[in-house]
Amino acid sequence: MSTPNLTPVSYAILGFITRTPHSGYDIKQLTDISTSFFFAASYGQIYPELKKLEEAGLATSKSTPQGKRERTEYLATPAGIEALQAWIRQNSVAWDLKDEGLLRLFFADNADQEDQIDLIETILAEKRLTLRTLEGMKESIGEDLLPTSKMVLDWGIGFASYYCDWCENQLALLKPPSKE
Amino acid sequence: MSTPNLTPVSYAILGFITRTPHSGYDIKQLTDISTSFFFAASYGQIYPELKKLEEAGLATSKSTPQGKRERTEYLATPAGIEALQAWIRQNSVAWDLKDEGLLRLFFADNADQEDQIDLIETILAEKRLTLRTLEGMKESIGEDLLPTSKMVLDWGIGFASYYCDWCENQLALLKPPSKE
DNA sequence: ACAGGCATGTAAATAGTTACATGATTCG
DNA sequence: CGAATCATGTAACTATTTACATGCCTGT
Repeated sequence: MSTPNLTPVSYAILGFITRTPHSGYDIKQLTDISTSFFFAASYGQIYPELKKLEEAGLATSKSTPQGKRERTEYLATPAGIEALQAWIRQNSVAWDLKDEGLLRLFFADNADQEDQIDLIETILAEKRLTLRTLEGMKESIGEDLLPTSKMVLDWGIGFASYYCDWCENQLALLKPPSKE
Repeated sequence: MSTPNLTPVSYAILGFITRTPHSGYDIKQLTDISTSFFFAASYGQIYPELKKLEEAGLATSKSTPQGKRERTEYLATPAGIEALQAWIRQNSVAWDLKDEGLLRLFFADNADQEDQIDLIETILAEKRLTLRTLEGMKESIGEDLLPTSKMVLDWGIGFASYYCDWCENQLALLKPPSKE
């Protein structure tokens, strides 16, 4: 029951199990379809973390097998919800972006202009995909999301739109203006 | 001389030593003031990586002590530059964002509206700082940057602006409209 | 029958941060 | 003189991914 060091992963899990019990598998799917564009988690983090949360008294587990297929659902305890709320009130906003596309572009003067254009087009294609995915999410699960979760999804849509527009602008600058 | 697995860190270092020789210390400063908002590197990565690049024949080192203070400068070899160019032509655009502020907000329906407003204000303050820092960078080193590097800096400024605007819009929605 | 999805879990590898040790030089 | 900065490096720790092993259930 001693409180271990809680990481962002811990809180993400707690966040998903405050209202509805979920299995480790569920939580992985939930992160994949809702937070993965700004916060991802893998099975290798989730399963050990769930056990840690239970040991710390922040979650309780319940075995709910489907026939012979095992399944363990976790739900946040009142202590877990308090820990989540305390974390939300903290004002650290740790932020870390690793964008290999931008890194390539940063050094792309070492390549031909054609390669620069290809690179930006690749980035653009990728971001258009992200944009479509997020817009799809909004249509499919948007109405079920809590208001602040919906806000964050809109942040993602706005971000992806900005990124696409930016790529298009850079391409327009790099490509010779075509004849009328 | 056998080619080891090169990581984004390897290429970032190569990128900084294509034209001008730099020490490990230099490279750390360079990443801090230019790529850190989308790609960071620590001494613990840089120093071992420089040795790896030299062993692979992608960089050469030269001892340039300042009096008794040691200093080793590295410069990319032609093979190193080729490796960098080949990497730029690759079209993988690995992307990873960890934004603890957005994660908090995603689950912030578990907290009071006042806490939600505080959170967004904290995020906004942080992003305004980023925006000022990047704008400062543009003024100070902007003209020295290669064209594609400058593009990326502009991406950062546009991104931070979008993020600030978005925060302001969410605050306007959350805060009760004040009387005329 | 078989593919795909549900479900749990871990081992090994890779990545990355942090903190420390050490010492020189420069500037006020 | 003292603080800040230049400079190199590593050990320990923390974080994270990847790949694998295992097996059940559902729909075609």
